[in-house]
Amino acid sequence: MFLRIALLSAPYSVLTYQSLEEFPDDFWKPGLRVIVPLGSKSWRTGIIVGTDREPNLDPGITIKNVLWPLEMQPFLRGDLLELMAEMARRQGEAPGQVARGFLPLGLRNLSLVLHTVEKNRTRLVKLSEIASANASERAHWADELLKGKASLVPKQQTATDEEKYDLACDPPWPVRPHASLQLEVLEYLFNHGPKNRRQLSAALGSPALAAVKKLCAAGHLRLSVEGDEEALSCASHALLPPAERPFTLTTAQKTVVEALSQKLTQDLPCSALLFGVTGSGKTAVYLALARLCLEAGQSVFLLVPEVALAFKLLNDTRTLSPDLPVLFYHGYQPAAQRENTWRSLEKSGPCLVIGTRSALFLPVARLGLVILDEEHDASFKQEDGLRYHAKEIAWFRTQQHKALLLLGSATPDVRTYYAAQAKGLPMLRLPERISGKPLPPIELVDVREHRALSESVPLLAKKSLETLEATLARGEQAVILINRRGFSPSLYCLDCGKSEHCPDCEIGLTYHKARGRLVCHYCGFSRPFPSPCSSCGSASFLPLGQGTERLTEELSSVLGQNILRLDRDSTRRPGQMEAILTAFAHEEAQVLVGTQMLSKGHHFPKVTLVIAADADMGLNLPDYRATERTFQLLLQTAGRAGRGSLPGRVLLQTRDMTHYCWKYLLANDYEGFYATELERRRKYHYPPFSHVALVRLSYARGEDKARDELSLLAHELALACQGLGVQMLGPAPSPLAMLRGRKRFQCLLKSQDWGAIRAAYAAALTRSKAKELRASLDLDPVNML
DNA sequence: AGCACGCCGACT
DNA sequence: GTCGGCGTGCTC
Repeated sequence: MFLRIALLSAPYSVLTYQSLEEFPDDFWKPGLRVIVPLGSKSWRTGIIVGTDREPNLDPGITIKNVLWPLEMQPFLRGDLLELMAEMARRQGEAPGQVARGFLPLGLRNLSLVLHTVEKNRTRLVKLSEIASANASERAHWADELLKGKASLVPKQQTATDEEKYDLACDPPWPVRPHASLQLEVLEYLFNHGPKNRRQLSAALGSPALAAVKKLCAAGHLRLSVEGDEEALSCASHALLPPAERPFTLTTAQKTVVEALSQKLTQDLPCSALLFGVTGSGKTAVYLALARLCLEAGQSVFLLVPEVALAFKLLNDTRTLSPDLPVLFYHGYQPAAQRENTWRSLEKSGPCLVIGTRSALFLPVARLGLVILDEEHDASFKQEDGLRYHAKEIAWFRTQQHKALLLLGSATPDVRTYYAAQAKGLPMLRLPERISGKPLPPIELVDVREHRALSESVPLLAKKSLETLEATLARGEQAVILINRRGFSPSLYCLDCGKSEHCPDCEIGLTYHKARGRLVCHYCGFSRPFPSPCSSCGSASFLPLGQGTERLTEELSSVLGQNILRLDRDSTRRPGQMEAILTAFAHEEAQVLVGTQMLSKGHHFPKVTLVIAADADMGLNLPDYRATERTFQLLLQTAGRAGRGSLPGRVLLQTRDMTHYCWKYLLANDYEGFYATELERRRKYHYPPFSHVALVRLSYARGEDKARDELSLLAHELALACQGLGVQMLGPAPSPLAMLRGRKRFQCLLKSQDWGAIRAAYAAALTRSKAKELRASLDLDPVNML
């Protein structure tokens, strides 16, 4: 037997090995994980992707034997193997590379111990012993395994790789100001999240480990313990008021559930859009459908775009439907925990998986339904490592299992709504809020006309500040949305007029006052501040512009009360986000300032005012979806006001009163917006009327020969595009022309056909012999920067 | 990712 | 002449 095996670590290629004669031929099935030798002295884990009677390669190559199987039954079933192969085809990557992207670490590792009984005692056989054993020993072990008298057990991982160091306190750090190594460790962890010893040592050098030890002893760092993040988050979510009242469906909800349950029972793959305004009770519909599906013996995925929403959904589910068999899964869980979930599914029956996009790869039994809530959200696309969009994976899996794909949103992706309008995607509506009350009125505030009331809060127009004060005087709560964290996004030197920039990104540094640092929001570079101007040495600066930190500070002093702040900086440590939301829900503060983290899912009955301080901000990004994004974000945010018994009000501060987006927002008119946006897309030939991809090209600053490689590759790409009927724009410098010390360029490709885009890229790539140039293809980019 | 192979500079 | 630097390219 010759086995085609996809390696799960570098070089990720598919290589041919010979099966072991100790096991019967039909034992070696696709999906089985095995250990194989590679090169002169190393081993790899691989997955069998195919079997052949005859080898199909150069006679010059001597085919090696598999070392040993990792399990007795194939770990990946046919549906996941198919998914792996299809993703590999689409991305032009090796299947092993794809599997690496979705399998938890423990399942890709060389970790194996053979448990066997010898002289009435359990004997543990290590991998190295299997490798050096003689033929009769190996035959004996294989025989025992096949008879079920011995077993293969994954080796326990050493804790050191899994245990990560995390901050135990917020900046400013309580260490001696000259303990530079300790400060470096703290800054690094703050910017990059929890890291293990190996990662810290690689990033900061091995002397940093001594500093880590000191910081641990002082209690400023701690080791994150398996699963405690989850326990914490769930516990504090439980303190928040439950999202909805007892579980009885309204008439509208019942109608939707009935219509969809028909689709569930038919033995055909199908999909549908649930178009329901915020607060219309989509969660109750999802859970009712999940229950129906589970009762029919089928599994369900109920997925949301972000981890924080997944926690909330888990908590709501446990409150509303405590009896459903729920599995919780997201990519920020510790690898060991994710591995457990994967392994538990081998034996488990149908279940409801609540989680984020990475959960879609779980090998659930008999899939019946996949729900993507907030389907328009860009976070459903995975950008780093394995690239995929949850929607395409969900589509593929529901097709495989003849299951139902349900996309839910209050502000559907223009393409999804187009599919419903023009391509026959069934659409169901929940046009009213459960409370029966209309959405709060949305008003525009012209910031040029209503100048700031005082210098003390320059961000808020007179009208906004007055409305805020009146709201607070009535004892109600308010939420202020501002899409910039930190104190001020730029800092101008008063003497030479220059602003401070990141050395690696050519991007303005943001001042973070509490941390006493200037920070690059793109690469994480930071340096202490106050410090002299980097071009003239002066010490006087003017902070320009507003971030969450500055607004919180100014509001606090003007209003004379505590203001809560929710952004990536204040929620860096586990549990902090929940703590802030709980404090706000318990009315420990009347005002919550935050970034778009605030826009979704949260239910605060006492909030009657929402102010979007810089509603325009997203409109002018160089992205064909900029307006759609802004519309979705603001309508979503508006849904945070007036959820309780008191009427709400929404203020959008803008500089451009004439933008077409506002008209539809004020009227809460998604369909009107959709119609206008669709015509714009048609005119400029953007999706849904074409497929768009971005070829990203970059080279390290100073690598000047790469400029020639770039023009050569671009030339090849243009030729290939011409031949395949793909429209190409560029190459042009990317909107962020320099990032992490690399010069960046991009080509925009438009075509009717994904295949043509992939082919053009692949052709250009094989023709170019570029060395310094880095190229990648981003199909359907969610972020054009 | 490892690891071998290979082609140039400083040592016995 | 030999040890060892790390650039290049292969691993069934």
